[in-house]
Amino acid sequence: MLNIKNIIAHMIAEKVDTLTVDELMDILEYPPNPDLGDVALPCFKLSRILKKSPVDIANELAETLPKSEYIDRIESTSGYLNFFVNRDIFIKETIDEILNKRAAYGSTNIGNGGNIVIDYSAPNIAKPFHIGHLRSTSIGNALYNIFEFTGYNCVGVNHLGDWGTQFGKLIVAYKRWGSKERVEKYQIKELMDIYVKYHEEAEKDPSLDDEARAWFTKMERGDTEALELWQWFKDISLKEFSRIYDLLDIKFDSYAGESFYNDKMDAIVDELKEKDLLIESEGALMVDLDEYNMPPCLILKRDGSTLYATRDITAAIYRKNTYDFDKCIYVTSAGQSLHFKQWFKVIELMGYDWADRLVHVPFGTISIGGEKMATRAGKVILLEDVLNEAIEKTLSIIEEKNPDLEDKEEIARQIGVGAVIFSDLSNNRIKDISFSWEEILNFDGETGPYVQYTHARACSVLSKADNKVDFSFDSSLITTKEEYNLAKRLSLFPATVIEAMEDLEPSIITRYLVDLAQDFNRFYHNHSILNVEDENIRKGRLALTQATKITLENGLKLIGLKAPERV
RNA sequence: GCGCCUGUAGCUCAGCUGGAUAGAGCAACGGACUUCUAAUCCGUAGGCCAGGGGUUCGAAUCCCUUCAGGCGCGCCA
Repeated sequence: MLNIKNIIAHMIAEKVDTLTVDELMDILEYPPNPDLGDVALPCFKLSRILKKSPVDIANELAETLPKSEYIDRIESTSGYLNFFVNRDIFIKETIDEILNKRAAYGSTNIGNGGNIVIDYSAPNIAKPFHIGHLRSTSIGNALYNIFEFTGYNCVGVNHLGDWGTQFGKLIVAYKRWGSKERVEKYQIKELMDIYVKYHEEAEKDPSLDDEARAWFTKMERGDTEALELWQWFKDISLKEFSRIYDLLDIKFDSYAGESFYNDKMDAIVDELKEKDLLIESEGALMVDLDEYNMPPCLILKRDGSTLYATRDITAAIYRKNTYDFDKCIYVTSAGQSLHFKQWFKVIELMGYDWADRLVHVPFGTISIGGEKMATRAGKVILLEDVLNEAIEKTLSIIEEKNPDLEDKEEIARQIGVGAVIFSDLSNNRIKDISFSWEEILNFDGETGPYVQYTHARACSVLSKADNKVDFSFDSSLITTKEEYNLAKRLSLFPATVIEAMEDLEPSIITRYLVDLAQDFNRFYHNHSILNVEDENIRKGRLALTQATKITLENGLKLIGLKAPERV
C-alpha cells in the first residue's frame, strides 16, 4: 500500500531519533490548502523536545532530510515543514495498485481471521418493521462488511424479539377481536391492528393485562394452544421480515432469537448464585452494582421469570462458547447504553476475562416531526413503504431520462433502496434523526443515487472505450489539478476503511464516497477522457476512471449498496 | 435529583488523538447540455462554532461551568 505519510515518517525518523515512526505518523497531517503541500509536519511539538524554535526546526529539516524519489521538494513555512510528493510516481503507484487489486482494493488482513459476532436488526415478532428498525440493520450490515474486508470472519446474528409478554397480549387480542381469515389475509397488518386495539382497550380495562400475563405464563409452561399461536405469529412475521431483508439485500448467519435461550438461562442463574453475585430485594434477584456507580442489574423478577439482562448474559456466554469471538458487537439504540454497561459488568464479575470484548455500538433515535414512533399507538412509518416509495421515484426518473434502460425494475430497486440506506448511514451513528420524506427522497447532492450515478458514469466512459484499460499509461501526462486531487482521494481509501472499522462508524465510508464522487465529477466535467488527441493522455485518464470505478464499487458494497453499471 | 448523549450557515451535517484562512450538501439566486449520461458541474450569498471561564505558542476540538434539547435511572426490551 502506498502510504505517503508512512514514507515521510520514515524519512524524518532517520533524522530525528527522539521520535518513532508511529509518533510521527500521528503528528503528520494534510494541509488545509493543497497549494501549501501534500503532507505537513507541524514542528511546534518538536520544539519542546529539541529545544529549538519551530521555525528553526522546519528550516533545518528542510535542508537536511534525505532525498527520496517520492518527494519532489520540501518547504519550510512558518513552523510547518511541507512536503510536495512526486506526482508521477504517486499517481502511477496508486493507480497500479487499484488496477491490480480490483475488488480487493482497500482490504487488509489486520483481523487475521479472528471471529466477530455482530448482533443487529433484531426486530420484534408480530410488530411491523418500521423505519426505526433500519438503523440497527443498516449499521450492523455495514460493520459486517467492513470487518470482513479487514480480515475478520463475521457471524451476523439476528437476535429476534420472539419471546415475552407482548405475545400474551397478542393472543388475548386475537382471541377477542381477531379471526383466522383476517390474519391469513392481512398478515402482519392485522396483527398490528389488533395489537393497537389491545392497548386502546387495556387503557379502559386493566384486567386485560392479567389475562395477557396468564397467556404468557401458559407459553412458558409449554401449553400447546399458546405455543401454536406463537409459532403462527412468528411464521407470519418472519415471512414479512425476509421479504424486507431481500429487498435490502441483507443476510444473517443466525436467527437465534430470544426464545432460543429459554432453556439455557437456568444454568446461568445457578452460576450467578454459585458465584455469590445475587442479592434479593423485594422478592427479586439482582446483581448489586453500587460500587460501580450503577443501579443494580435485575436477573429474576419476583415471580421468578427472567429479564432482558438474563437473556443477554446467557446469549453472550453461549456465543463465546460457540464462536470464540474476538469481539461481540451489539448494534442497538443509545437509549440502552446503561443496560449494556450493567450486564457487561456482570460478565466481568462472573470472572470472564473476555468481558472487555463485548462492545455496544449505540445509535441515535429516529423521530417523526419531533415525535417518537410508537407501535402501540399505531404511529409508525413502515420501512417497506419508504423503500417502495423510493423505488417508484427512481423508476419514474429512469422512465424520464433513460427509458430504454435494460432491467430497469432491478436497477430502480438498487438505487431506491440505496438512497434509503445511504441516507441512514450518512451521519454519525450517535446523532438523532428526524425522518423526512423530502430528505430521504432527495436524489441530489450527498446521496446514494449521486454516488451510484457517478459510478455508472465512469462505467459508461469505460464501456465506450471497450473497457480497454492497461498499465502502460504515462503518469507524467496526468498533470491537472483535478486529476491529481482524484488520485490523492483514491489513495486514501484503504486508510478510510481501517478508520471506519476502528471507530465502528460506517458513515466514514459514506462520506468518503461522496468526496470521491465529487472529485471524479470535477475531473469528468473539466477534462475529456475519450476525446483527447494524445493517445497517452487518453490512456492515463482511462486508467484513472477505471480506478475510480473500482474504488466507488468497493466502497458502495461496504455500506451495503449495489453499484449498477448503467442507470 | 443523578447519569449519558447532543448543540457548528436558514435546514441536514463534516471537521481525525488540539495546528495554517471553519468545510460540504439541501434550500435561494446567477450561469453551463449540437461535445464521454445535467441524478452533473461552476459561481454568489450565507458563521460570536449555544454562552462564560480556563489550559496552550495555538482551541470548533481538551478541562470547568451555565443554558437549551434528547435519552436513561431494580421487576419492558
